[in-house]
Amino acid sequence: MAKLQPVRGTHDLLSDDIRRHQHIIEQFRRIAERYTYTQIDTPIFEFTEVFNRTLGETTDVVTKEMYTFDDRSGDSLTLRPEFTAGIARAFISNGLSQNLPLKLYAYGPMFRHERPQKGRQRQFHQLDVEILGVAEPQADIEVIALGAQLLDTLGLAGKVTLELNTLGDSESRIAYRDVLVDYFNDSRDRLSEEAQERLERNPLRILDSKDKRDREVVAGAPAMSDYLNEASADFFASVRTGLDQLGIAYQLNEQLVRGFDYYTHTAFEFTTELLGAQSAVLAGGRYDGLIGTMGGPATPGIGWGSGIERLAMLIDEPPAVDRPVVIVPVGDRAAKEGLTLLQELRHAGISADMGAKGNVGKRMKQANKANARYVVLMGDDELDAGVVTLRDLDGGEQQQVARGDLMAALSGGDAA
RNA sequence: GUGGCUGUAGCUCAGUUGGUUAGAGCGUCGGAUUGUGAUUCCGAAGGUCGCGGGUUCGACCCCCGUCAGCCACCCCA
Repeated sequence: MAKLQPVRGTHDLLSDDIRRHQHIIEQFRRIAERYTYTQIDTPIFEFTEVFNRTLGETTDVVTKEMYTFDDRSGDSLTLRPEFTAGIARAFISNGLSQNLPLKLYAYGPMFRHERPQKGRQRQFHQLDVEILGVAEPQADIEVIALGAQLLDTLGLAGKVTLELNTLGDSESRIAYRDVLVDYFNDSRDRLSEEAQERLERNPLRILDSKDKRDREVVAGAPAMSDYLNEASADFFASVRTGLDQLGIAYQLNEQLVRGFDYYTHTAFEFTTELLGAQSAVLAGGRYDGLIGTMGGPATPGIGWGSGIERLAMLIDEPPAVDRPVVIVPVGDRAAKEGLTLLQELRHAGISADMGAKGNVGKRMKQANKANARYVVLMGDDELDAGVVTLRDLDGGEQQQVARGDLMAALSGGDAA
């Protein structure tokens, strides 16, 4: 390590980047609150058990991507690679089953030890939404509608496509799985090595393989939709009807499979073509069995996660920030008075600053660099006359304003 | 974990077949201008050429290793 550099796959968030992130989080919070979700925050690390039991022992995230370490007490801990397992754990730990249904939102950093690439880092940030305790398709519809509105608000409506599928309930899934395994076994030698391995552990994942050989075999595979039992088929039909009713467009994708084992029924992904190989921008699904398998009371759940970095890359321009008023004092008397004025402006809700040193020329330069809209110039002349000089940096014109009228001039219409 | 491409100033990049003291633009700082910015002019600072080793009289340049970035595979948000 020659220079002091950040850990691989981590990133400092500076100026434009952090503003994009904050903007996304603000919009997310606003919309989630409007849908009457309440915020939850869980620790960024959990006992390793929480993740490797729930995500599926054989998923790649668990087997090779988790930041797992023993702490000083000898407990095996893991930096969270996703939100849902931690929230489910919190649900059980806090006995939240007394308060169903629960509608929760959260955001924060996630950690996965992957090879960095476009739209993928080792520490990244996610938005997350969960509904616990609603078995009806209305929850699926709502959660997707929330995601759609968020993407729309961020200006991404034309850049993403909603893909939708159902994995059915566990009965349907097992039935389908058996048929699928039989089918793949018949064509085993035509599958890629990875797919052949997956056949043992997680055959559904073969459906979304990108390997050309696999794709050919998958093209002739039996379809999930033919193996749904009546309840699962009805459930999915209700979800679709609801989305249609709300005018939310989607594409059915029978090859859409979720990465973690806990998913059932509805699976969805908002995808984009603009981020290279990382197409999923907001993705989730239903996980009715999760909390039960973790040892909690059987509780249905559905939710999604969305990568803030990926959203940030799709946003055109970071939102504008308030342009400050900059005070430029001339002389010690004015500098002292400027301190008071600065406080008045800030207390009045106006973004304001005053440099600590430099002559007028330098201070003007700094004001310009700070993207100030107005400069308040004050020296002995102004102090004696009880006025300030207000200069508009865009137009270049300036005027004398009575000190008592300054606040009104800046916050009111005539100056701004 | 695998593969491809790339590492030269704060940023974007030049740098001849291996040959003195590594350059430019932007940015930064200072001055022209101690009460007026963004335009203009003058000047300055800023580099272990990612790091380590090797070849050579001599390496930014060639070779090996390593670290990092980007992209793809895998996987996923």
